[in-house]
Amino acid sequence: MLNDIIFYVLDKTIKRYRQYAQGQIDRAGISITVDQWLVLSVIQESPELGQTEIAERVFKDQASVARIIDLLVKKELLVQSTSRQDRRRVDRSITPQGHALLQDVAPIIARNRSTALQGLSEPAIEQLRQTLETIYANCQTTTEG
Amino acid sequence: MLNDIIFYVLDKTIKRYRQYAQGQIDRAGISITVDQWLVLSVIQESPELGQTEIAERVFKDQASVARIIDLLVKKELLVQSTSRQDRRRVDRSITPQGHALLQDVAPIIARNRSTALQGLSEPAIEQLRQTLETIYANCQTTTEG
DNA sequence: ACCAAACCTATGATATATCATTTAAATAAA
DNA sequence: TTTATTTAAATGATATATCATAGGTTTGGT
Repeated sequence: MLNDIIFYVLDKTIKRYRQYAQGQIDRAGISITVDQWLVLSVIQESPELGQTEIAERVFKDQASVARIIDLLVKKELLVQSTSRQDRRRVDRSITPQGHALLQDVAPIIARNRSTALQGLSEPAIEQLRQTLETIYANCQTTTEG
Repeated sequence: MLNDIIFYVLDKTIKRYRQYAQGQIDRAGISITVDQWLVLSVIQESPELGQTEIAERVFKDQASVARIIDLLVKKELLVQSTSRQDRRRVDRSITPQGHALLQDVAPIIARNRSTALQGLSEPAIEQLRQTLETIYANCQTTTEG
């Protein structure tokens, strides 16, 4: 059975958590995806980062981040302008609406996380983290061909 | 830091494993995605399942499964025909190429899994499974509005 | 037989993932 | 300075995720 394969359990768990988290945001009547929120909050914390650096932080692709940022701009949560110092780069700043949204979403995310971890002790979570990090390290993708 | 949040560790781990697994298939010169392979192998095991049932097994959406099946048909790994008994349904059968591909991919997948789990004891994996199942259960999405 | 409900697949719309490439700009090298 | 390399962002192509819905088909109720 697929459930015997730990990677399917991993897969189904993360999918379920995402659905749950998105559902809680939707239910609050806030129009943003978890991925958009994540990118927006990274920009809030570190507005100086470029797309590639944002992508690294959130484990996404540069192209994905570019498109998510597009949507954030369209939603007027973020404004962009070409950097004066380096015209390849883009200066970003979060709009008042963007800040307001981040504030509205923050408690929902916090609640989601604690709900998802109910019944798990600190050591259990630490154990989870370490096991995942081991798997992560095992799947090192070699740089050479 | 994002790494302090267990859900990001979860996310990055599953993404890394997927990349690794896909890379190993690509490197073997086999032209199929992990998702396509997964759907194909479920059909091999249980050819009588409908799209919705396949979707449940692989934690995907019915629509996603429909499109993956489309691609499998285009790749001539699978053939479909309307069922005589119930004309809403579709009979599926894996082509010889499909069977051959499944055979080629099987050892790669097996190798990927054991590589990813290197250094983890059976109890550690069992612990991982149980922790994930707890999170999964905690994120029960209520059926009512 | 008739209508309503349930069912299965297909598809449109949008968001995200990934790879590869393009464009423009900055920087290093010659 | 001119050229080559590197870097940042944008974009095309394809695959997958998700929601909603459309089109047929079967089934259940009357």
